[in-house]
Amino acid sequence: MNYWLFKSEPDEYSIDDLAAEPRGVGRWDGIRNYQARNILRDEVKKGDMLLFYHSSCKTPGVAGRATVVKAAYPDPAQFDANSHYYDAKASADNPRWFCVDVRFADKFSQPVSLKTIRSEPGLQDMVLLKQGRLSIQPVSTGEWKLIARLAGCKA
DNA sequence: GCCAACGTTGGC
DNA sequence: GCCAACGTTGGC
Repeated sequence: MNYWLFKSEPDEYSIDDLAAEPRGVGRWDGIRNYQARNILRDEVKKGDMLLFYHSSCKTPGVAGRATVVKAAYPDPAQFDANSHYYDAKASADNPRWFCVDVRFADKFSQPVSLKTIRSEPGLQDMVLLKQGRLSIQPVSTGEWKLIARLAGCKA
């Protein structure tokens, strides 16, 4: 079981939007970056857990957690000519982009801001601080536990 | 809105 | 395969 950090702009899709989905299950789609795509397609597995990160907003940071309930499958939006995520070079035989399904786990009563992460000695190696633009990234067990503690979670 | 970082595109 | 131009991300 592995840990990840997934980024989303809360104006587009927030932790509250995920929590409001039927059974708390939503599709994580719209990934259009090859490095993020490769991680999503090849490494993210059912049962893995993720930090739900809010980016490009007033207080960027980790807002909550979710569980991967379905491993990678072709992102339907790439085939939809009306979608913002349409890709004319993708085909059903040769899909280019992938998505996963995730289930809401919890929303932090105390979100862990990027500012807090920057100031925390145990989090200096987070990919978030080293490669700021990567939207799907690995998180170590130590980082996961520390974030949970900073968020006021017991476990 | 600005700008740094960095990914992508396309000419050669 | 190089690299300039351009586009996007995302913090501030």
